[in-house]
Amino acid sequence: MNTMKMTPQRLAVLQYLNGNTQHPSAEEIYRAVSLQYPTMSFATVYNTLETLRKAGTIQELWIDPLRKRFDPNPLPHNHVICIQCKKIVDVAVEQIMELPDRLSEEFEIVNSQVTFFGICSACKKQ
Amino acid sequence: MNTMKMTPQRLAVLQYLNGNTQHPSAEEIYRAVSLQYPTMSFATVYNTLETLRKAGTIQELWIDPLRKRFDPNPLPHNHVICIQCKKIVDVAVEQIMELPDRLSEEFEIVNSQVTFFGICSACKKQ
DNA sequence: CTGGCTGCAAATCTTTTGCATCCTG
DNA sequence: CAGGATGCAAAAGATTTGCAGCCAG
Repeated sequence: MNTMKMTPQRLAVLQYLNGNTQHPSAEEIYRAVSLQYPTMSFATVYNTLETLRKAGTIQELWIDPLRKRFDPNPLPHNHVICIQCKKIVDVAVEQIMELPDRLSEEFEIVNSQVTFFGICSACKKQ
Repeated sequence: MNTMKMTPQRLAVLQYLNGNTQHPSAEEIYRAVSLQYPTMSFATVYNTLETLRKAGTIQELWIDPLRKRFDPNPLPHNHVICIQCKKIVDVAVEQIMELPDRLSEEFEIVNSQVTFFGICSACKKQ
């Protein structure tokens, strides 16, 4: 985990993300942080998210087909996503997954995660 | 699994995908099929892929952050992706994953998959 | 002063959409 | 003839990039 210069914009992004369980997209983060920093630009949001990711502070999720989502928890953990409304919820890791031998020769694994696809109760009602 | 009208374009997409282990993107599929059908349009590729997905013939993967990828194997299975070159390789399912009780009340799971993130041997050499 | 950060606008890339035309049954 | 499929172009969305100006050490 590297150090990084702490600017007001970066702090604002961090604070918005911190403890946030919604797995927001860049656009949602931009909208929220804009309230405090009306001059905040999209480029800065993307730059900041990339910097935070490289620093190991946050995690980028590629689970939603429409956009990247961001998770303040950088530790490996699992997710369940509603295939209708794209709501994402954290799932605790219950077992470590391993590659079959044949593939573990070809790939050096740095992380793994389980994704559950389902329908949330709110969407099921409709 | 529904029936669908079999047009030459759809057949060409299906044949390109069939047995293909590369998990190609829409653009790669378009380029390949264009060789046979020079008038084939992007819209038709996307329409066809969506039709095939709805018919349960293929699977859409949301693993590569840059683009959707398509898998001719519609059955649940796992993947390993190289975080550098984005190469994707199939991984056999070795155990069925389940949601913790608390969440299984909120979500009705339709599928789950494990994604391994790693570096492939080709990228490791560099 | 210098390097990094920001803000803005434009560019890029993927995917979707509207619409006219074309086939096929 | 009707409905679905195709091709084309434009639109829409997400993300990246170039660049000028700013700020802090």
